[in-house]
Amino acid sequence: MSDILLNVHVVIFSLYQDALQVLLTPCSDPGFADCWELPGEPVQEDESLEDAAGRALSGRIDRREVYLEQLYTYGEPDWYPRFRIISVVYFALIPAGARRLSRPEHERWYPVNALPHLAFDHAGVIAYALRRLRYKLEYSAAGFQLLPDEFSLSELQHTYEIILGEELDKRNFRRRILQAGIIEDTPYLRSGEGRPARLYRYRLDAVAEVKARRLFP
Amino acid sequence: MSDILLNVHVVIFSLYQDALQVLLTPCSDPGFADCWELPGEPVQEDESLEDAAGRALSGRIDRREVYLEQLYTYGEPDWYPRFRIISVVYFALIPAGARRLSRPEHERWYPVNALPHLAFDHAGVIAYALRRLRYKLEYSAAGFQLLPDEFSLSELQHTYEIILGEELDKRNFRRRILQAGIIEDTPYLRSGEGRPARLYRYRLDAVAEVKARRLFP
DNA sequence: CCAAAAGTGTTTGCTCTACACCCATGG
DNA sequence: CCATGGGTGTAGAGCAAACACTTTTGG
Repeated sequence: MSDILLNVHVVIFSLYQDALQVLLTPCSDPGFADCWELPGEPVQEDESLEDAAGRALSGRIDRREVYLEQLYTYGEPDWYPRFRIISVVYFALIPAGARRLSRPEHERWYPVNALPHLAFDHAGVIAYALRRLRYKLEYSAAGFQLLPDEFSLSELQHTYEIILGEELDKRNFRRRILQAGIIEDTPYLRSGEGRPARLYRYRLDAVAEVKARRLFP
Repeated sequence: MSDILLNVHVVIFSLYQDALQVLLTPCSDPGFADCWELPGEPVQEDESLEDAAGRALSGRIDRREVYLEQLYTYGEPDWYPRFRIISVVYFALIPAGARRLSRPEHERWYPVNALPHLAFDHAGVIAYALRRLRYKLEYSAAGFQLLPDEFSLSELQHTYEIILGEELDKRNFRRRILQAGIIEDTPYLRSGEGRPARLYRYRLDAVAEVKARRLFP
């Protein structure tokens, strides 16, 4: 036990420039020069795992605006060379506009389909997080976690299209999202080019996960 | 780190006497007399988490016949009194007929709807594992993991009904399970009372999870 | 008045659901 | 031959998919 290190790592997703991006930091391990890795922190003796994940976010992002969910715990003895490390991995969705970097000299956002060389098995971890995110979108409405508090339906649809990697029908998308009852309209409009768009917000009283059609309803 | 204990615990499900049951062991913590807890093991320095979970099963069950999946990692500082324990929890489905107990004097199977007093938050863990199991049944076909290698469709349906806690239509159930393509028939029949039943088995080449209707197909 | 993006309904096909009777065997 | 559980099809309803034009604003 005493020689097992316990870490958390966080896959931090954000939308930026029409792409889903992940925050990476240069790998500190000397065996992985010119590699990148997921932000992580050792777990302190008196903090919860989620707090440790919050620390990995903090300085980078205001933790309160962030959706955070545990992804998986990796603990193969050979996952890291030289050390036995257990890593509890979380994934985070941070809303567009909250992308503040306190250490821009080190860290970088990378689009998920153009990742640099990654240390350890972090490429596999990101791939799994992405699979889970896509899956979440399909049976819930997690997409707005990547948008500001208020957003138009077109922005939400665009978010879904970026993450799922496919085009969606506008009318069907709107009907379904509204029928699910997870967002509500606001009195506000966003002006830009063309006709202004009505803004919507997440309904705090909505259940988090909308069950899609089940195999045995 | 050095004062954080790393354990695995396993929620071991099995079908027995028309009920879904969980294997429990008397709580060893002196602060929880007359309580029960989930079987667990400390993680050794050179073994994977899954191997540790396998150790928690072994002696109890032949590990190879067991479906094992990571559930969640619990690590609140106050989850256990006096110690800081991180617990990686797995859940296991063991096929009917493989319920061998090597330590019957200590351990017991309890139906999930008649659990004894449980130590720590293990009642919450079991409830979560049960939710996940039900959910798995709804969008995949995990039910046969609780049955022997070969089973009749009625037995499979019965399994689903026990776990989901509701009755299912026989014809619709059969049609859907067969259409999903995850099981195949065998030349064998099981004789009993009434007309003999055709036996089926899990198709090894089938994908593990059958996606149900998605929100955005 | 033109460009740009927002917003809006209907028809068609498919899938899910509900439902009742005959079949094969053992005793 | 009777009791017991195994096995089978169809009609109707509800849901999802495909699809094109009108509306509102800014320049």
